[in-house]
Amino acid sequence: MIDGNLNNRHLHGRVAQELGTRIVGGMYEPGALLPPEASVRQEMQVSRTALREAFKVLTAKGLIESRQKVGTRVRERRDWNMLDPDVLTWCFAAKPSRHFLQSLFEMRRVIEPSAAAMTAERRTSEQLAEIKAAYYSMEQAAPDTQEMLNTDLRFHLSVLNATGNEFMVTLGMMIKTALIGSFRISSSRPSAFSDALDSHKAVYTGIRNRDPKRARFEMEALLDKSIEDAVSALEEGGDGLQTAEPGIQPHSALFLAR
Amino acid sequence: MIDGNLNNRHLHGRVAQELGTRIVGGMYEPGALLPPEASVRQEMQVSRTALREAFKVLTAKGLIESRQKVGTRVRERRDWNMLDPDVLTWCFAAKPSRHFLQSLFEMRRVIEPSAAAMTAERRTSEQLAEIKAAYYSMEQAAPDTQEMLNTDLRFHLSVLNATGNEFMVTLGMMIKTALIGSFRISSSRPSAFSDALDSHKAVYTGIRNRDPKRARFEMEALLDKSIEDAVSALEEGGDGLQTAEPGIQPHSALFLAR
DNA sequence: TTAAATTATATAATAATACAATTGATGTTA
DNA sequence: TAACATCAATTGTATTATTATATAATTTAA
Repeated sequence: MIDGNLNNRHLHGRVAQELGTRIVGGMYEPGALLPPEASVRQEMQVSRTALREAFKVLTAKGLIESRQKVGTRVRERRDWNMLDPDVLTWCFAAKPSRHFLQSLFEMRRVIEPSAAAMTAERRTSEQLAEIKAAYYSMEQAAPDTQEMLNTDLRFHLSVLNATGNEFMVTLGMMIKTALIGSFRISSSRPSAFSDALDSHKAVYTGIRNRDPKRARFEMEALLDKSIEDAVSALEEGGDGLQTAEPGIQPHSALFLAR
Repeated sequence: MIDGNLNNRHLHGRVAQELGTRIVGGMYEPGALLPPEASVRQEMQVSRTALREAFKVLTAKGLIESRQKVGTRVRERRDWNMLDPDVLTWCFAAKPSRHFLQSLFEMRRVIEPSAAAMTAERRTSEQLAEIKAAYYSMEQAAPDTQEMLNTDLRFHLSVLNATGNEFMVTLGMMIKTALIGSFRISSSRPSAFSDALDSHKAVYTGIRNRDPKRARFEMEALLDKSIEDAVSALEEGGDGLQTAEPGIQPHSALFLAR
C-alpha cells in the first residue's frame, strides 16, 4: 500500500482502505446507504471500534456521512476530497476512467508551470542545490525503472517545495500519488528517455538563472511531452481502463497554450 | 462553525476541532508529543471513544500520528493536508500569518485564471446559465454584506465547477473556505464595488464568447484587484495579524504577470 | 375523518471497561 | 560488553451497555 497516511499497521486503516476503495470504485453509489454497521462488521469480521474508526477516517475525507437512525450515506462525488493522497490512491486502485486521468494531468499542467516560475523567482541557493541534485540523480538512474520514477518524482517535488508556498507542497503530495499511480498503469512507457532528461535540465536551467518565464515555458514543454507519452502508452496498452463516460467532452491537453 | 465536514452534531467532531485548532495554532509543535490520551480525556471530560475518534480524524488529515507506547505526535507542517477545508478553517481560526494569506491568494492566482480558460473552452450552455445567474445575483446583492460575499463565492465556484475537472471542484472547497476566512479578517473592506462587478462581468463575457485567452486575462485582472484590496485592508486594519516570520521573503503577488 | 400526539423501533453516538500488542527503557546474565 | 529478558507506559482492539435521534406506526383528540 503506497498510501499517504494509512498503512497496514492499523486494523481500522485496512478497513478504511477497503471501504474507501469500494466507494470510489462505485460499489456503493453516492447518495446510497452503506450496509448497517452490524452487517459490515460481520462481513469483515472486525469489532465495532475498528469499523467506527474507519468510518471516521472516511468521513474526514468527505466520502461518507453518518446520521443516527438513518445510517451511513455515501456523499456526492463533488464532496470527496479528491486531493487527499489516500482518496487518490483508492481512485487508482479502482480502475480510473480516462476522464479522471486527463483531469489529473490537466491539474499538473496548471500547477507545475506556475510553480516553476515562482521557484525561479524566489529559490534560495540551498533549494537550487536540491533541485540540481534531483536532476543529477535522474541522470544516473537506469531508464524505465522504479529508480527513474523516484528521481523524476524527486525533481518535481523539489521544484514545488522551493516555491515556498505551503499549498504547493501539499499539492506535491497529490502529484506524487498521481505519478506513482500513472506509472503503475502504463508501466513500461516507451518514453524518449534522453528527451525527458533534456526537458528537465532546461527547467533546472531556467530556475538557476532566475528566469521565471523560461522556467514556466520549459515546464510546460516538459509536461506536454510527458502527457503525450502517457496518452500513447494508454492507447496501445488498453490495460483495462474504463473509457470516459459518454457526454463528457474530451479535453485537449494543450488548450492552455497561448 | 463553518467547517467543511465536521460539525457540532458529533462530540468527536468538536474534540477534533479543538485539538486541530490547537495544533495549527502552534500550541503543540510539530514533532512534539500530545499529552497522553488519559490526560486529554480528563482535560476535556470526554470518553476514550470520543477522543480516539477525534484522533482518527486528525490522523486522516495528516496532522498527527499515533504509535503504541510512544504516544501521539504532531506531524511536520509539510505533511498537513492544507487543502482540507477543515484544516484550512482551523488555520484561519488560529490567527493566520501574513505569509499564509499570501500563499493562499497566490494559489487562487494560479488556479482560477486557468479554470476560467478551461471553462471558456468547454462550458455547456447550462453551465453558462449558472455562471450568468451567479453574476446577476452579485449585481443584486447590497454592497459590503454577507450576501455580497455569498454571491461572489457562487460566481467563482460556478466557474470552477464548469471546468468539468473534478480536482478543480475540490479546490473550489478550498477557495470557499479561503474567501470566507479572508472576509472575516478584513470584514469591511472598502472595495470598489462597481469595479468588482465590472471585472466579474468581463470574465463572464469571456466565458460566454468561448474566448479562453480573454477569460483568463480578465480573471487575472479580477484577482489582482481583489488581492490589492485585501492587502490594503490588511495594512489599515492591523487586526492582530501575525506578521510574516523573519527570513521569509515577501511574495510579490504579481510575479506571475508576463 | 383528520391532525396531532405518542409510542415503538431501528440505528448510530457515546461511554465504560478489559485485555492485547508494541516499544522503549532498564536491568540481568553469559 | 553484548545479548537477552523483564517491565512499564501507551496506544490498539474488542465487548457490552446506555443514550440520543430519526422514522414509522399507532393511538388519541378535535
